[in-house]
Amino acid sequence: MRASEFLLSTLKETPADAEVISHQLMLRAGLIRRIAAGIYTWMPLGVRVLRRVEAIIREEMNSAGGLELSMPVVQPAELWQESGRWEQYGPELARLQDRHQRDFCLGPTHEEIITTIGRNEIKSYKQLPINFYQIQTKFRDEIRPRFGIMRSREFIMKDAYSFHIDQTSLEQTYWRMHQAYTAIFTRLGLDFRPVEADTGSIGGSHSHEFHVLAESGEDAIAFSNGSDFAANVELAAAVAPSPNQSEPEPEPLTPFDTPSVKTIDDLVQQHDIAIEQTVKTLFISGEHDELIALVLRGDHRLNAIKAEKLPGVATPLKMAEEAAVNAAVGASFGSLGPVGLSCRVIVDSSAAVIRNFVCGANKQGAHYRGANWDRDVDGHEVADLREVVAGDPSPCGSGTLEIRRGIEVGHIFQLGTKYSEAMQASVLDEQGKSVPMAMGCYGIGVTRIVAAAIEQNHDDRGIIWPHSMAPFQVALVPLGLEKSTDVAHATENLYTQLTDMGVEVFLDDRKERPGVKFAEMELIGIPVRVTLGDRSLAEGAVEIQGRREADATKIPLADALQNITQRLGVG
RNA sequence: CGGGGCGUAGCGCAGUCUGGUAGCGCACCACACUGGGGGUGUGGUGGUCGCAGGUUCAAAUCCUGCCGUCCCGACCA
Repeated sequence: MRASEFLLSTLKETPADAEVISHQLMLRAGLIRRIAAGIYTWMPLGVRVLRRVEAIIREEMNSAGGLELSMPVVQPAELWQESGRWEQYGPELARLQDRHQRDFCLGPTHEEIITTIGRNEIKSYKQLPINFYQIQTKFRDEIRPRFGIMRSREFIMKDAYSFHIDQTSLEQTYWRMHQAYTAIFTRLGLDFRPVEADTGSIGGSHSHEFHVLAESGEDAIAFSNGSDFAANVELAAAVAPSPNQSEPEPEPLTPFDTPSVKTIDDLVQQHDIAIEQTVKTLFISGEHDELIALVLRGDHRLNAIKAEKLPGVATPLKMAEEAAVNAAVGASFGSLGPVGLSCRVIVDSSAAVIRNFVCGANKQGAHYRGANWDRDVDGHEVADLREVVAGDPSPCGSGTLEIRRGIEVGHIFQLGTKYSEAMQASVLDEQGKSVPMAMGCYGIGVTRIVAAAIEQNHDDRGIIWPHSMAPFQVALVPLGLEKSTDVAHATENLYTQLTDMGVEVFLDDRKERPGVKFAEMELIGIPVRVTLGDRSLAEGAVEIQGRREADATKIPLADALQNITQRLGVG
């Protein structure tokens, strides 16, 4: 590709409304342009990147036995009513009507369609297992699209759905997909981790998310430094410290005045108490809008997902109003504690092993010292409520946890028979009996991968593409092209040779100053740059510089082709 | 949805308080100089100042309504 026949839409200045680095660089490099909130045009340069990502996904899906198909974006309401999701899905599902006032939606995902295909086309266990996939546009009317393409409303997803005669077969395909995903993200050159994830209301024995590690990630992931264990912090089990040290004698329960204590920090600082000896008490709503007290150690955070899963707790989690707490307990935020409560009390397992703890006295401006479970608090329950923190022992039993942030680019899970039962997708088994098929589903955020790759690979000059997703592999930068026949010849020769080998070359034949060309090639992140100028050609050399390298290396013109292909790992 | 910010040329912004000919930088076009890291100069192109209504001799500016867009948003007792 020649620059003179291409459109580079680079910006010198960063658009004001882009916050994260990938969004800024995607706009500056001219990969995308915003059309509406969470809706973008992919410009020619961006599409080249997308297509390369898609090609890798397609290759790995095909070799893992996937069958590519293409399902409609616009989907009839009837199918969604059948699965029950027309009502369940909520406002994220974009709905529309056709000219006959028939209801449709824009597909946010395709379980309904694929299940329809499955039930119509698959009749016998002999046709199973089978795994379909597509790479296609999805629409989700997000409450708040943000970070450019990272959380957009319209996006491209690779979604796959498998059908099975039983759970065993489902698990086989599930792990095959796990392997395929590992192969895909490895080939894309991303630093990623598969992590155990919430199986949600669907159930199933496994679910894994694939996260690209990046500070700007929206998810927190807990890793063990002593094993392969990795889990979304939403899910990671917190291990309570074992109380096997010399147990202190129980002290008497002693109230003391804390008129200016509003927070745990105040308490710790003003009264010289170790934060590990304090507990905090949060009130949430139960299913019948009654108060439930949750007790955590002062330095721990509530994990809302864990709390929500407790029987009897309102979903989604709802914190109690201050007024309601005050009315029921007789004290307000800042002086609350578990002693003497009449409501249900659930204590985090790490808080439940503290002896002689300090807590609010349920009397305004007062706390207790020397509080002890069982003696002072009756009939409390113990559960895992808190978010894990760095340094916690790993729940797998080996090593301690480290917390990193990640961008979720893939998610695989086992659907079981949820959709096949709701939509009567059954086959005859070996006994001639009709059974609902087990299903799995496997997603990859194709557009999000592009943003994630930039988050992970950039410097102050711009994007640094992994070789496998670069829009062009080599930039040829001739200097003084129109004045020097030497430069012109060397450039054309190299361009032809590389192109003939199937290398994607960007020939910057514009009449721009060298600095402009260098800056733009770096901004758009082409992995290998070859500079051809009279200065080096006089010595029979060209200059080759990898995008991550600080300086160019002079290479004899005769060796240039080999040097380039070596760098690219092709030829 | 709640809170806050912002809408003036493709991008970044000033002008709005205090009404009086719509500006600056980048980009773009032409020419000249320059020619190995976003160069310099001269001259240009491009705007119904988000939309609608109102006040006024006069509105980017004041008033009302609407729209768009960006950021934040349980608790951390």
